Amino acid sequence: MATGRTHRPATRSRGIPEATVARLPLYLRALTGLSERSVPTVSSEELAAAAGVNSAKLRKDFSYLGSYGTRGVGYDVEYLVYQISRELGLTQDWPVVIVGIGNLGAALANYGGFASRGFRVAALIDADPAMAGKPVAGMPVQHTDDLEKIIDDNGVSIGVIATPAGAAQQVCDRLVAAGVTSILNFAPTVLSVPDGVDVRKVDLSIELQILAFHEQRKAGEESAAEAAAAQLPPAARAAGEQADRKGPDGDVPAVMPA
Amino acid sequence: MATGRTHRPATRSRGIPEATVARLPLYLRALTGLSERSVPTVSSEELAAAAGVNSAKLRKDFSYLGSYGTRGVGYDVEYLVYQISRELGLTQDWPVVIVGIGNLGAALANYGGFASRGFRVAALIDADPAMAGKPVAGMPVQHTDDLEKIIDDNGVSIGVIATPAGAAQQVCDRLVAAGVTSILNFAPTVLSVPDGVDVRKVDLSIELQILAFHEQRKAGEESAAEAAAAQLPPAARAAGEQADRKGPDGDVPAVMPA
DNA sequence: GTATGTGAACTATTTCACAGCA
DNA sequence: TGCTGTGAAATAGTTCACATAC
Repeated sequence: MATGRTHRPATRSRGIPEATVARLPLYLRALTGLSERSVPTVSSEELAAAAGVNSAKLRKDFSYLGSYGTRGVGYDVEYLVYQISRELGLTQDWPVVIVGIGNLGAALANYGGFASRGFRVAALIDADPAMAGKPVAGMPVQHTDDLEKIIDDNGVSIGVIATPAGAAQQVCDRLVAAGVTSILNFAPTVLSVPDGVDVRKVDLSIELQILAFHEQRKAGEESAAEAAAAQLPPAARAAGEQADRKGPDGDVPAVMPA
Repeated sequence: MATGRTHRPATRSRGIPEATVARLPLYLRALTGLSERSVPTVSSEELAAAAGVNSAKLRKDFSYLGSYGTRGVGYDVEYLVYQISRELGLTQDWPVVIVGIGNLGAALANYGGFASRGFRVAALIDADPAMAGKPVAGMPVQHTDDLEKIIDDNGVSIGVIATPAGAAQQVCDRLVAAGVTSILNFAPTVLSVPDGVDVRKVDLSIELQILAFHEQRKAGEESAAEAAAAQLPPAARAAGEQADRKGPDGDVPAVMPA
């Protein structure tokens, strides 16, 4: 548990909201596109459209970084690219390791979006001895035994976990012990880490489940009565066993085999 | 804005907060683990720990679904699994198509987390004729030409886009035209869709960039003076052209090759 | 006694709308 | 005139703390 870390008032204007930070990469991507097309300046309206947000939000976000625009004109594309890159820490090179070179790990290793944004894949690590030495994305897979040495030799502070869920915590512990302080976790499990270590998670099936929720609701709007019927009457809950209750569609739960 | 939705307003329980919806899959995953270990009941405290949230939030979240716990006891695991599954729409089967069978698409096709949560990969689709017929995850890849027919034949309403960025909007348009109303987008681009179509995006490099931001801040805490210096003095901004200003580190932007 | 369920307080985020500046 | 930058208002989300029910 993170103790009483309520919020950080900090001394200086160190407070870029988390929601804003999460959008900076979006702006950066949009700006990079404009830059490649040699567009010199862009208005908040145009950039917002390219990034998929509204312009008020974008302007507010930028206001946390400073006043980088020109009233009546807009923003200088190159200048903004640089400012946002700097704010995100992308003007320096971040060596990362990817642990777990299965389908997903290999896909990540091959993913161009990392290298193009200041991230350098320093090593690919897998626990399977059969993988050791095999080239993936033009780079030999290394064995987990050498994890600590690899982290240390390369000064890695960011680790990507793409192992099965069962191995993730153990890998995480070793990464942290070796000095990694930021982890991107693709394994469908909750990682516990000491204070000062950041974890972000990407769970592919969670995103689909959120879509399913909304999809269901869309369908339910056509026949709202059915959805209402699906709500079990409160009285029923008080009765006997609940687990084997029939579903509203006339079928058993039947979810989650593994 | 859900006006005064205090409790279940009979007709439509319209109004589970988005933030709550996004956590339901987390609870479901934790509960599934408990269910497999045959744990009969769980307290909000225990379940919250397993899901990586705090218990007050969990109880509040559940309160939007209904009163599914027992005071002084906790929650019946199987019952909750069922209720959350139903709420998420996972008691029905969702056929999905994956478009773009590169490294990532193949990884997604092989990802067990989909199948185990009520999602069925109905088809793998790729634009490369050389891929057509090749088996991936035990299933032959089909050509984009047949996209509309595949969607229609399988009643697909959820599509996963794992194509390069350049192809994503076109694929998206065809999916939507064919009847897909929910899209999970892995391509690093903003998709525009008509009203009524949901898009969720997963951008692998964005997550890393957010980590880099925090990582940089950690490093900066050790030498806060440097970070402060990096912020251009406000006076300087008022001066002439900005684009060609030297970076604070004494160098030009030089980010984003591609 | 114990743990849920929930108003109320608090914090974060988004949106509005317009003053201020190029 | 046109577009940024930003207080203020509105909305969303989180946490508190305790009445309530088992």
